[in-house]
Amino acid sequence: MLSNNDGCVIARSNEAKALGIKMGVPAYQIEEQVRKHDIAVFSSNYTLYGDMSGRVMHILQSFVPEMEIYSIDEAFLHFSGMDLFDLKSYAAKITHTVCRSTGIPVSMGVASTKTLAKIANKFAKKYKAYQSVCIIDDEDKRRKALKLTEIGDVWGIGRQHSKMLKYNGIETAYDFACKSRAWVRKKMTVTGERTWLELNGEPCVESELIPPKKKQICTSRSFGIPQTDLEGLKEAVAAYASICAEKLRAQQSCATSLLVFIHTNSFREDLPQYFSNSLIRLPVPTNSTMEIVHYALKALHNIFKKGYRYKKAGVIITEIVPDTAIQTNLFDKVDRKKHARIMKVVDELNSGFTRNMLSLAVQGTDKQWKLKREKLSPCYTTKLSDIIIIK
DNA sequence: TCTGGGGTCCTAGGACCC
DNA sequence: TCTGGGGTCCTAGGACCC
Repeated sequence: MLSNNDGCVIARSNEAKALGIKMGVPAYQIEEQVRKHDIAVFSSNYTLYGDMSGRVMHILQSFVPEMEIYSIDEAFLHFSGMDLFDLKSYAAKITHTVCRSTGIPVSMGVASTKTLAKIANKFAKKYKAYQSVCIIDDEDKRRKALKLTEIGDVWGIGRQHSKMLKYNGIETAYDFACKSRAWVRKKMTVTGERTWLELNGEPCVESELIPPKKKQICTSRSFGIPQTDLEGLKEAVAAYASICAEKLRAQQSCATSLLVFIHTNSFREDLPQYFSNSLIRLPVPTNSTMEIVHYALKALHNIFKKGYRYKKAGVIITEIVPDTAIQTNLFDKVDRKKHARIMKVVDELNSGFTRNMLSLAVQGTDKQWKLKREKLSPCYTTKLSDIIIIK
């Protein structure tokens, strides 16, 4: 599967992995292999994945008192207070139910900490014999699992730390867990220390049962076709700003300032380069699409220069406040109640099957700048672009 | 021709204050 | 005979995640 814009490989089947196709390689570099082995290639389709994810999560939720959705395809299920359950058969029941109802195969790792559960899950996925469920519930199994886990595969240990640890003679999760706490703290600060504690069976990665509100909201994309004139950029920036406003409203927040950036393709060293951004403070915190788009375009005007082939643009909102605590401005001329009413209607119309039904005219209709998605899978469960439901 | 997007947390260092 | 010290706030950058 490819990233946005059909740029890089971001997910691979076991068969593709076996052919040596690496994560993150540019798609154009593997064209030869794709032809030769008849590999199926797909553009990303996040609306579809979001919908399927929702169905899976809904089923999982019905099995446990507490659950944390960690990402689009992962969740932490809390079995606390379920000591009398036979976890092995219960977990098997969960994975079967999900697969039967959605067609999506899932695996489960069970352990006393999240980091260990992630390791257990890797085993569950990797070895058929586990039948999708792996449990680490005693010291012996823990040690064995850690010894079989490469240090770079541990949740929380990325490329840089992995390199540093290997340099220090640490090859496996077990080697790492055997180091002293002070050494880990010194080399990898508190985050590394937390991973160390978790591997040693002490839970310390906080649980977030209610997802916290975002402190930062960003919408940015590369363009399918590079944009040279202001008009195309205006449409894109307006569209991204509008998505940011939607995200703000979804979490009952307002923006106090926004940043717009644009840049050329840095890979094209043969072309003139330009990177720029503009930060604008809003007179009054807002989540109205009309206002946010207005200021985003103003920011764009501040930085736009003719004569470049722009590859990417984005809108970032960093100072986010709750929509209940708005510091109003004496000279404020915006009818905020009216904006709020309009936005409510827009959000309702744009939900579910009629996503993107309503947008501001400035976002344009032909969307030349939009993503390249030449290998899109069918959107069976989500949007069929021109359907309008009339009640 | 062709290289993703959206987040978080932590730390160091600079600016500023008294 | 040699440039205070300690606090806070902000930002940039690094590291990590999916």
